This record gives sequence, C-alpha cells and structure tokens, in this order.
Amino acid sequence: MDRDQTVSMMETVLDVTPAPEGTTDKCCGPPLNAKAQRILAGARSAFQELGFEGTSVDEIARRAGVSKPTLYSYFGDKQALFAASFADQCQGEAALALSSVDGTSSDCVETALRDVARRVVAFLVSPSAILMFRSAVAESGRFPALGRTYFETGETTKKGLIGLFHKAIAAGVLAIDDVELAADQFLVLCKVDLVHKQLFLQAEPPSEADINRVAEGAVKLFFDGYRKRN
Amino acid sequence: MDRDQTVSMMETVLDVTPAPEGTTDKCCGPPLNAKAQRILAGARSAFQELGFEGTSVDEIARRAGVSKPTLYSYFGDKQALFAASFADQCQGEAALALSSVDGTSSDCVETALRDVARRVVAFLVSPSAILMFRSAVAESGRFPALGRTYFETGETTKKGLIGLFHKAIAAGVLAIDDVELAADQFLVLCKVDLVHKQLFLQAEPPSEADINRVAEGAVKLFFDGYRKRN
DNA sequence: TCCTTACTAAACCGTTTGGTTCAGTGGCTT
DNA sequence: AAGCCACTGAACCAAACGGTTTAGTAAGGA
Repeated sequence: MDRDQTVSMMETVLDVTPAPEGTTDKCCGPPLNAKAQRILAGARSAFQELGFEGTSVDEIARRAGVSKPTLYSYFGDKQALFAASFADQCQGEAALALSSVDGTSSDCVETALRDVARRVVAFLVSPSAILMFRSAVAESGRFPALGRTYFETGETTKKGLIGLFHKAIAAGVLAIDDVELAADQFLVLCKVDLVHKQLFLQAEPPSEADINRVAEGAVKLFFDGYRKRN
Repeated sequence: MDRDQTVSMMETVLDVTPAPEGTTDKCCGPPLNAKAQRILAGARSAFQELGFEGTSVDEIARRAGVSKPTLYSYFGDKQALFAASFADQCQGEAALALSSVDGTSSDCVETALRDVARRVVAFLVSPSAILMFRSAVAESGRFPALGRTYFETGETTKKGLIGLFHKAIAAGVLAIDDVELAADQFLVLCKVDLVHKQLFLQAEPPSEADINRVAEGAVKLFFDGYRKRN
C-alpha cells in the first residue's frame, strides 16, 4: 500500500560487503568474496556480449549461477552492477597493460623498444582488450564515468612508456621534445591494422608474424623519427 | 533461447522504394523520397545517441515526425531500419573521408602530405565521424555486416592515400616497401590523442592548434621514416 | 460525386524488462 | 534443539518493448 518510499533505496553503496563476516568457506577463505566475484564475472561476460541495454538481469543471474535477489543484495541495481563490473575489468586489464611496458629487458634502447612494442601489440589485440575497448566505446557515450575510467587506465600505461623515454633521452639515445605526443604516437602505431581488423571484421586472433610486422614497423618508424642524430 | 536468428536479417532489402509510383510531390519531386529520408535521419540520431537496444521504435517515429505504421511501411522492422540508417550514414561519411585525401593541392610532397594530414585529422575528430565510429564499434559485435560495411569505408580512404604514396614514390621523394603498412601508420598517426579524448572524455571539439599539432607530428614522423634518403 | 492513396493518432497484443516479495532450505553456531 | 544466516526458485508487479490493427483524414483524379 504505502508504495512510494522507493526514494531512499536508490543510493546503493557500491561497497560490496553484505557478505558473511565469517565467510562460509571451508578453510581460510581463499576467494574473499566468491559470490560477488561470480556475479561480476557473469555480468562482465553478458555485458560484453550483449551490451548494457541488451543484457537482462536474469541473464546475468543465469550466467553467474546465482539467484536474482542475491544479485540485487550485492549490487543495488543494474547500473551499479554495470559500473562495478567495468571497474573490476579495468583494474584487471590495467595491470596487464602496464606489465607490457615496464619489463625493460635489454640495455639497447632499440631492442628494448622492440620488445615493448611486441608486448603492447600482443596486448592490444588480445580478445579481452578488444572486448573491453568495445564496451568502453559503446557505453561511454551514455555513461561518462565509464569513459573516464577507461581513459585513465590508458594514461597509466602511457606514463610507463614516458618513463622509458626519459631514460633513453637521459642516455642520449633518443631526442624527443614532446614526450606526450611521442608516447601517443608509439601507442597508436602499435594499433595499426590488427586492432581495426579485430574490431570490425571478426578476424581470428593475429599470428605472431602479424604482430611482429606491426611491432617492427612501429619501432622502425618511431626510432627513425626520434633517434638522436649525430 | 532463440536469441540468435539475427544472421539472415541484415541483408534486408535496403532498397527504399515502397514509395508511391507517382510521387505526391508538387512538381518534379525534388526530394525523391522525403519521408524515407526523414525516417533515416531520425533513426540515425536516435541510434547514435541510445544504441540499438536502447532505442525504441516509438522514439524514432517521434524524432522523424512520422507515425509508427508509416515507418514500418518503409522499413520492415527495427533491424532493417538500423541497417539502412547505418549504410546511409556510411555512404555520406565515406565521401567526406575520401575528399580528405584526394585534393592534392601542392606539388611539394611534404606540403601536400601536411595538407592531407590536417584534413584527415579534422575529419576524424568531427562529431559525425566520432559518432559513427562509436556506432560501428558498439554494434558490429552483434551485427557483423555493419562492421564490414564500416571497414570497407575505411579501406577506400586508405586506397586513396596509397595512390598518393605511389605518386610520391614514382617522383623519387618517398621510399616505401610496404605501402599498406605505411598507409595504416599514417592514418593511425592522425588519430593520436584527439580521437581518444573525444571518445572517452567528452571533450569539446579540439582547436585548430590541437589539430595542427597532431597533423604536424604525424607528418614529421612519417616523412622522417619514409623519405627517400640521399 | 466517389474511389484511391498516403498518412496519422491511438489503442491494442503478447512478451520482456528491472526490480520486489515470499516461502522455504541447508549449514552454521550456541 | 533452536535460532540465525546467506541463499534459492518462483511468482509477481508496473512499465516498456516491437509490432499490428483500427478508425479516420486530407488530397487528387475520374
């Protein structure tokens, strides 16, 4: 009867902790919040495949193997679940992306760069990165916060790359006046062709030869332009 | 359950001619099919803003200023309307994109290239290009035909660019062994930074200075790498 | 005058949506 | 034993969906 106290229910916490204090796990509770993780995983897979509007909450519950009320007890509504699932995904991918640029294996700059390029290309064309890019592009128009989250993820990768550049500049190997621009250029050069094909044609994942061709081309162009001359 | 009989739906007629035999236009019929155009325009704006699943047919009818039955008499169902609106959009943008690369104003290759780069960058960051990219990325996962259409649109632009390169190679100004790769590189270099920012942050359209910075950077890097030496 | 043609607003149909409620269950602790 | 707990499945709700039907209108040609 008193139908409309719906208002105060809407600011859900996003704070995923309605979980049991003592987790019901057998022992020392390896997945600190297993149910929430399963829900997030189900949500991610559904949202990636069907988009926000195309995904029903029932479908998510089905994929997560969880009842709908449980789902709603963890995440207040569909939007909150979407935001949480995307943030979770971003966090995972960010670590992966960063690992692509911070493992400077060689002391020869060109070799190190080639190494980085190969890893970056391989990362960018990976199914998970493609799916995530697609989600970000698709939904950030209506959910600006999501776009910002994704953008920041990319920025940290860029910062890592800029760190590399500064080292090479200090060593007198590279000469770059606009490092921001250079980093952006390096990264887009790693996207050449393959990402596009993965995105619009559903090409099968590129071969190592494809990856090498692009990485090689990127490094060559980049190094030709930014190598310190004489 | 029966979620995916989407396949054969996309090659719908696309042929917009359920219009009256003798068009009811006053005279020689200036807009050969004005109603269909209005519907397409309404559909485009709605789909771009809300996505396929997020857009209701009622909303399209409202934007087009047309009744729902009329809409259904022109385009059989929502998917057909979506396909038609996207194809229409692609056609428009393709012409615009191509015009960016085929107006070789100068006989100095570097100047001509700089000119092309500026036009390509300006095109890529234009609101319509951004919106279209977003649509293509968002929906091509579920509607592969759409992805292919968009990809082909990009390919024609690339072909135009490659034509330019061949002329410059013949003139002994550029030295390129893999022109496909070079064209891809040139185009992605024109996307640096600005497109990303436009896509994920809803930045206001970049200034001419921004565009020049990117175009300049692209040409410099490209020309450094592919200029014929000695 | 009457018929046809293109269109409209509005009601309608069956289904699905996001979200809630509820009765009940298995495992824990005390 | 009793109570608590997170959880489930199914039913339920109002709203919105894609799509169709209906009744009616304005214009043109005979």
